[in-house]
Amino acid sequence: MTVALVDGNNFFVSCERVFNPRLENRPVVVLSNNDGCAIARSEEAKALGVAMGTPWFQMRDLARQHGIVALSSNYALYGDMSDRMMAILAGFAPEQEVYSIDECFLGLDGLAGSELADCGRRIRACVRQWIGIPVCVGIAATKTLAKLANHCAKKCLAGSAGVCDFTRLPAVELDRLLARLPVGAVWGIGPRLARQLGDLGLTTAAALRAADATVLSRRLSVQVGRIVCELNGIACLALEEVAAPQQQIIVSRSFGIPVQGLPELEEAVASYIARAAEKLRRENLRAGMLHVYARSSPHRQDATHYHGSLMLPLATPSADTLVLTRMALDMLRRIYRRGPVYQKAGVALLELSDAAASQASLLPAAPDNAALMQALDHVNARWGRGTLRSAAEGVRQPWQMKRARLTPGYTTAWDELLCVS
DNA sequence: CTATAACTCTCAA
DNA sequence: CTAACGTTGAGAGTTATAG
Repeated sequence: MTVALVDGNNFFVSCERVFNPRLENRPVVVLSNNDGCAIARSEEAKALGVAMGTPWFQMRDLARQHGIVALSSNYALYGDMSDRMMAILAGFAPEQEVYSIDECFLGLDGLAGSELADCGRRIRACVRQWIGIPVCVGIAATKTLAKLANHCAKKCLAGSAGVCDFTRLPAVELDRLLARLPVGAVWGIGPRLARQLGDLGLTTAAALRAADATVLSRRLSVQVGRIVCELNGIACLALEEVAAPQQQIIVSRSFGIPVQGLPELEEAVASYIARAAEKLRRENLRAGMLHVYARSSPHRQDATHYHGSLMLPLATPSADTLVLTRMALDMLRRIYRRGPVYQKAGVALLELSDAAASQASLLPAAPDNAALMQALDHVNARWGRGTLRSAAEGVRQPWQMKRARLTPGYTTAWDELLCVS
């Protein structure tokens, strides 16, 4: 197997820069939902010491001092730019696995020798020219090694100019390179495993590669054993061209203001259900289980912290927003307590089944309002999400998340384009 | 005892 | 003036429970 990992550089920031060139060469961060913390940073922002996940209020002084531009996340924009990028990348290989919003694996089995790095350079140039997004390319014999190669390309290690090909690297060179990478830089090694491996004296990627896969399988987990094999060029992870069927649909948000009352929570939960059910119908699925929760902020560690949660099966699987809403609101009323300051609520749809291949019920058929749901989805697709909604979702929605620094929907909304100066 | 369900922990982007 | 810290999804491993 020969595989490339293509990954957008500081993807969200790069998307913003495409439409606002004044952001070039400046420190820029994109904030998480609710303008909470930094989830993407330009190189300039990283150089100022802004760590991934830094809460916005904690870096405000630094931002003032250095003119850091902070933007609310604009997922409509990033999703659309991602679609364009993935379509371009699909043209470079017969097989593509879209792994996340900003990266994909490409199967390059037909190519060999210098063709691989050449292909990587063409990919980079093409994506940059066609949609303005800078990407880095890592090429290797397994997905885990390709991730590491990409990491090296991003860090400009081994003389890579945005493209790093491990397949032509002599074994000694590769070892020297991996010896400089901490074990936590390996795909699948998180903070906990890094600590456990460190206890065993394995602190670098090179050390992990040289370790005994069988022993680590037993001592730690089968995952680690697989990673060791992958680091040695033995592919354990296949390229997954078709995504496995979804197992759960989650919609959750932090509130823009502190919430104490049941009415606000009800509006929020009804809105999240509407969104989740919309996703459910788009995938032609139905939910057999419903999970609802509401909680206060875990960051304030006083005794008043509360997390209410309830998970219940549906009598019959459903994709009906109204059925799911009624049930979710019933569940919410059961977990609601007066007193706590709620900071977040969420819903999850579980036990998803194919709506087409449904199990017949012995019980009387539940109403599923299929025609109504279809009309609802049509109206909202044409006129925008939330145009047609249940009264339970509320009108003013004061609890909505903060997005004070949101940029226009440059690629998805004509009327917002008119605002661009 | 085994098989499965339920739950927790970890990881990723 | 003060307080303010994301979301979604998957998989593995452990514990509880049923038969």
